[in-house]
Amino acid sequence: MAEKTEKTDLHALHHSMAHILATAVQELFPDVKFGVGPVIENGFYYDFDLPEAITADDLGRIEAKMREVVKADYSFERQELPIEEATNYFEQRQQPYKVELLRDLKTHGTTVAKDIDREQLGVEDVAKVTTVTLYASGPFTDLCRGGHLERTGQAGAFKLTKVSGAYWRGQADNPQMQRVYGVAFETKAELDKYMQQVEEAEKRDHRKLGRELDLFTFSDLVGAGLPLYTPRGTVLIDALKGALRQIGRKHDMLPVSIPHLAKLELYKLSGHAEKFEAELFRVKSHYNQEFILKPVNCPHHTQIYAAKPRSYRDLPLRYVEQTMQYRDEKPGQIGGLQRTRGFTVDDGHIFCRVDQIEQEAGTLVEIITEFYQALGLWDDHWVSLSLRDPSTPDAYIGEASDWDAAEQMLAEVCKKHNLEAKPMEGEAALYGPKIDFMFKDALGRQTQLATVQLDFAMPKRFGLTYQDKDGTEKPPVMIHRAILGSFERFIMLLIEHYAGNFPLWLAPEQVRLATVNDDEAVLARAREMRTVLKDADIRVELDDSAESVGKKIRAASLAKVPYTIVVGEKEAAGTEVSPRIRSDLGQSEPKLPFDKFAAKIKLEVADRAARSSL
RNA sequence: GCCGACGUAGCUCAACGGUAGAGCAACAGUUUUGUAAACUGUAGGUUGCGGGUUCAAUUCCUGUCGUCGGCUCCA
Repeated sequence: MAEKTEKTDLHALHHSMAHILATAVQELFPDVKFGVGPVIENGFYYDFDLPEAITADDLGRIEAKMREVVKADYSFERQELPIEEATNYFEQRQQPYKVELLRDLKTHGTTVAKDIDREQLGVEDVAKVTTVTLYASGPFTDLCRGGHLERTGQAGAFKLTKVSGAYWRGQADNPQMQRVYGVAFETKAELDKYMQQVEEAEKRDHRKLGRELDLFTFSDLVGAGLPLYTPRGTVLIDALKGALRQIGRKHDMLPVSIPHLAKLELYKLSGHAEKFEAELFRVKSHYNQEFILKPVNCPHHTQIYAAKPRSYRDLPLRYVEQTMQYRDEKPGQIGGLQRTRGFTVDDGHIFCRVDQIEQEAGTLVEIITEFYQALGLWDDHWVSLSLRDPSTPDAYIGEASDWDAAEQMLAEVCKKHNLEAKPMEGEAALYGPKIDFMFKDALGRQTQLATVQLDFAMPKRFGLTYQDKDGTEKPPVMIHRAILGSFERFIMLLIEHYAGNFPLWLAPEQVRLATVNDDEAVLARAREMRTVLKDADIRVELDDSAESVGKKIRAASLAKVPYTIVVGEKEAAGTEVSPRIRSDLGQSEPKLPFDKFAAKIKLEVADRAARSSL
């Protein structure tokens, strides 16, 4: 109970802060036209339409003005008005966006509701709206449902964090407004703690660690959004592919290989050409043909299925592959490994009968759950049951009855496997509904990784069939699925989750040998150790540079190598070593014979890899 | 794509309308080191790229490429 009260208070604080922000902006920019100002996680924002852009430098001024508003200690005064009167009020004050919200409220009983708008409404029950509420705090009055502090003086510690453009009501053809973001807490200590957390999170940013740990890079010459994996980064990819291979073998998945482009006609037939025209990379042949760099793999896979007649007894057929796909993403949305123009999906398509869907989708959900749990990534996830947007039927291919059935089946799978999936209208794929597994990056941004998608449409478009028991030809169902999602995003998540401290089986370098001096016997022993470890398939590097031991230890530590062994006269003379263990992996080991160490590491690597590919 | 910010050595950063500097990294020499940074030196930059303004541009303007924060999109 206590927790609930606290949450409500924080909500009121954030909500009130949005008003205080708007008040300050009104004082500084009297011509401002107000948009909406909802509460978000840890804070709030408010959208403003201004003739000139608010810059980061203005935030300090606005903050100072906000402190004045707080100090003035205005009370939040509630006022209930007939909707017409409220409309007049905002019309007189030349607030066209508020007027628009009220007009929609009046004509449709709702704004074209997105969550953001609901937040801003002055009513609880949008269906029967005749009156709305306004809240005034000193010189500023806003259309608002309420849920405030009593006075501006009760505001806690706050900070404006960023400013950006944002389309009015989230639609790209609407005017763009200035969105000012802020965070707020009850106490200064909590705010400081939060700011410190943000700082810590920035240290785990995969873009920073990717460079520091030498995992991947980008080149202006190669092009934006086209990741280049270094040898160390490729170790990660190979280790993950190994885990996927094991999963595939266990569950009778069939690896296939396809070329990276195909004729435009393929994507016309699949429906991708029309819907994703702007994101296709076009490749012109000299011989009067146009090709497309594959943006998805499903159409290719349908053609492997179509290569020969199929019987009901052949199904399910589970094709899998891990190759790069290409999408010409808009420049503004490319960033790090989170959104790239070339990305490697651990893609798979299951062709099955309707009566096999539940089993197949269920198994996939189990595989995904176990895989992410084994890696410790499961705690911070949520599941989206991604459904079609009923208001835009033209955005999808396939028949409504198939969609109804598919959506219901996936909902049942979610329920059966206790996924606590959130139904998300409008998040479906072109061809069917999905179960998407969502995760957060270091900075709290959502990203989709694993997915299970049901598709009745594409097999029909490609005329795929199988011969059923009764001799009739029927279209198979296609299940599109990915466990990792893309290697790019998955590696992003791994880097940020582990802050670069990869588990042993994933670590690009597992053991580093550091020599104490360049004595012949010491060098010889170090090389011998390297050979033993390499023969045991352990990834080992030898640092025999002319640096001090302290410096070598530091270097190994910064490279986040799990085990470091110092090799000097003692090791050259005897058999024992004292491995230094990366702090997150446990206590430093006592002395042990080197052979035992090597055997132990080998076992540990195999064991951990096995657990990650359940 | 849209709004805004930014682009100086491999990295982190400094400087300035008068053709750039530090630390770390690299390289060389000295040191031969026992668990988180030895010492000295050397080299490294058409200041992302192109155009313009100017006696003079890295600095100002502009285009472009790229990066960052959001918005929109995401098969």
